[in-house]
Amino acid sequence: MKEKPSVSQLSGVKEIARRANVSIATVDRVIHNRKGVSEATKEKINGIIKEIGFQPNILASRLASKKTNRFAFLIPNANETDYWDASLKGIERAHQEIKQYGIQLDKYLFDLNDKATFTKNVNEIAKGDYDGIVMAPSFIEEATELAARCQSRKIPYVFINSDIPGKNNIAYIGPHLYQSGCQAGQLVRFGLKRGKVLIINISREIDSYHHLLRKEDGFRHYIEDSNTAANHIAIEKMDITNTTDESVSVALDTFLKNHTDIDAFFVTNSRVRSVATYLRTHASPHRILIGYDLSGENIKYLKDGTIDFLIGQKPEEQGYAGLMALFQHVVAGSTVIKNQYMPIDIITKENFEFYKN
Amino acid sequence: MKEKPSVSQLSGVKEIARRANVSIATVDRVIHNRKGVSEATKEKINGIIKEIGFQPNILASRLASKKTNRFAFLIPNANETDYWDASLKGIERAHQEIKQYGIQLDKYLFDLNDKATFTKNVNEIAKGDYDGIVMAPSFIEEATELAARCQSRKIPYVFINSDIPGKNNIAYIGPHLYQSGCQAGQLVRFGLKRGKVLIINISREIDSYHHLLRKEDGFRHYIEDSNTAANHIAIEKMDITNTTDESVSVALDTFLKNHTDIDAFFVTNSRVRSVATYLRTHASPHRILIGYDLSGENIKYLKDGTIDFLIGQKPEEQGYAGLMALFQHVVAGSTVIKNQYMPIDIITKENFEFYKN
DNA sequence: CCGTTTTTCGGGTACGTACCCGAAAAGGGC
DNA sequence: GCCCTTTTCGGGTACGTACCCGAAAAACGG
Repeated sequence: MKEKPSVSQLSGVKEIARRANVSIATVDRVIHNRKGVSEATKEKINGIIKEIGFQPNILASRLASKKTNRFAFLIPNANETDYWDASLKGIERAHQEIKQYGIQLDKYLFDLNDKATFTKNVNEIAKGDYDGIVMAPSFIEEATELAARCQSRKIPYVFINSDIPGKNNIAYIGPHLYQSGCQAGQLVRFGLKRGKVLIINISREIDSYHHLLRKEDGFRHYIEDSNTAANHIAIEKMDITNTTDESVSVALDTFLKNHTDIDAFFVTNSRVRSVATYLRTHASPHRILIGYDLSGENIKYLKDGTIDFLIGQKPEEQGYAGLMALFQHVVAGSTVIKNQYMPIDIITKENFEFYKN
Repeated sequence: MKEKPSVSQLSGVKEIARRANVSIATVDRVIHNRKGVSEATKEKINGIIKEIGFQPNILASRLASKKTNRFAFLIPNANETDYWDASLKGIERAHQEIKQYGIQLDKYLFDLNDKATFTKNVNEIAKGDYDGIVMAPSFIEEATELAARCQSRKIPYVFINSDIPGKNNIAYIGPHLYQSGCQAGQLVRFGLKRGKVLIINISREIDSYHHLLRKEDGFRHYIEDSNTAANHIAIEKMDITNTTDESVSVALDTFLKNHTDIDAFFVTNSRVRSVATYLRTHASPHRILIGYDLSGENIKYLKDGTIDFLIGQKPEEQGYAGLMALFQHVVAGSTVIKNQYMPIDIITKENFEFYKN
């Protein structure tokens, strides 16, 4: 460690003021384009700023301004899967890093099985006078309304985990659903030359725009496109709207009695564990099973070989990146990438322990 | 945005000074355990610090101290593959984030095919009086020597990409080589029920401790452990120490004439492109090909189906994490996790475009 | 007890930026 | 020209921490 050389004077408002023959205060006015500066001096100062490539010292800036920003987070609670728990951890990690800059953070959690809790939180947030919002728009209509409110109040907002196209969100951070389905298709194709695969959607509400269906699309198209006369894979599908283990078990049992020739299963979300539970207890020859997310249960079945592949969607990273995108936009004022697709991670028994959500 | 409430006085040196009935300067002495404070007041102040959970404001701290830290980076140049180019990008991204804190960074690049360039850089670095070093210890002996020098001068250092066990590095950031080989084994096993697989090491120097061999070990053990009478995979291997495309081609050609029954190839590093080039031009029925790293060429062959899987090692992330580990240790003074294994990423035609190095 | 050294401490200024307040300059109406 | 409003600007202080310098207090030696 050594003393910082006086090089620091080469940038900074002081230097700009010196070169422009004005005071620091005037330079400051130009930087924050506040009024009270003549056109002439403004131009001169802006010229110098560009010339020396002035970048304000965020440390000093934040320190002096004493500004506080309040952000809100709206995501599902971690009731049934630990997917959203990971997301929360990412949020908290990000908050830890930026709270020095005067960032306050309020978290609002809703129940995925209860729209009303979402609406209630939306109203709470509307009262809160926030400088930015990160949300998982699980309920499309309700989320759209919140987005509209933000829009009219000029509050920036970020979507994570699933997207609503055509909105004015400053960023979407989450998986590319269609491509993610393709990936699952490739894995099935690699392990199964010909045969039959069953797509399973397990979710309380499966309306026509549900994001699970976008994964199904990707999967379906991949398999169909890669089918040849010699190597042909047929596709079956089923939707299960009752999400308990038992009803999944019953539904599967019924289905498999009529379709004894299923070689592979693709479950479009983290509920793959329910399918694994069934397959494990109904010991049959091993069939390929692919699903989503690294919950504790899923990992258990990955370990014992019931599940072959899990596709990871980086919930922790999503939470982190969501808050950071807001921070970049609001505090640093820099432009953020609008669509930040998470990597489509392929997780197996062999690599899961090195996986970072 | 609103004014920060005066809550800020509840923490901070000023508050501590008030509670302890001493001056700010005295509190400061205790915090930096400088001498000149009586045992009694020191204890009192330390008590208050713990009580209110004082955390210094890094912004103000760095701003006031004008401390500069100089770090050095020692990694291979990006001559033949863009693997190390990605690493460099990660380093620069990290530097961008922390240079506000007064971090200077010097980069030293060596030639993987020329030990002398490594040694030369080591000597340069030794002269440089750095506060921390991040290095890729590609040449074990020479790196060990540098580590020893750092040790005696109490300069913290971090290994990235490959490890030398038993050293006093503050962190290792890179792949778990053995497990990474296992992963490749799992993929081969998934796509190939029985047959023969060829392991290929391509590197100028392959001494007995070379990290490529640790991948080979993992691969070998996975295949052997999962072999059954019904589903048996045999293993062949070859080392190629002349790394040009032509010599790889020649070596392969010779080998495959004597072994016509190879169903799959596992190349232990990014040179997989050389093998892909050969396989593509010598059109035979598709054989499974697995290798490492997302260089432009490798991606090309992934796209056209010559390569089935690439295993990613996150070079960009390694660079980023390497510098950050040093920063955490030196500036923030926090403890860093010693072994930070990178995820073992499985990359295919379907997910490569969302992959982040 | 006094002079001297050593220990212990507080005042004050600095870091780079933000922003208040009041002064100087410029413009405008008579 | 004078007075008044508006525009344009500079001085100065603050943010929370670091650290210099000198003063007060304690310890010591005789």
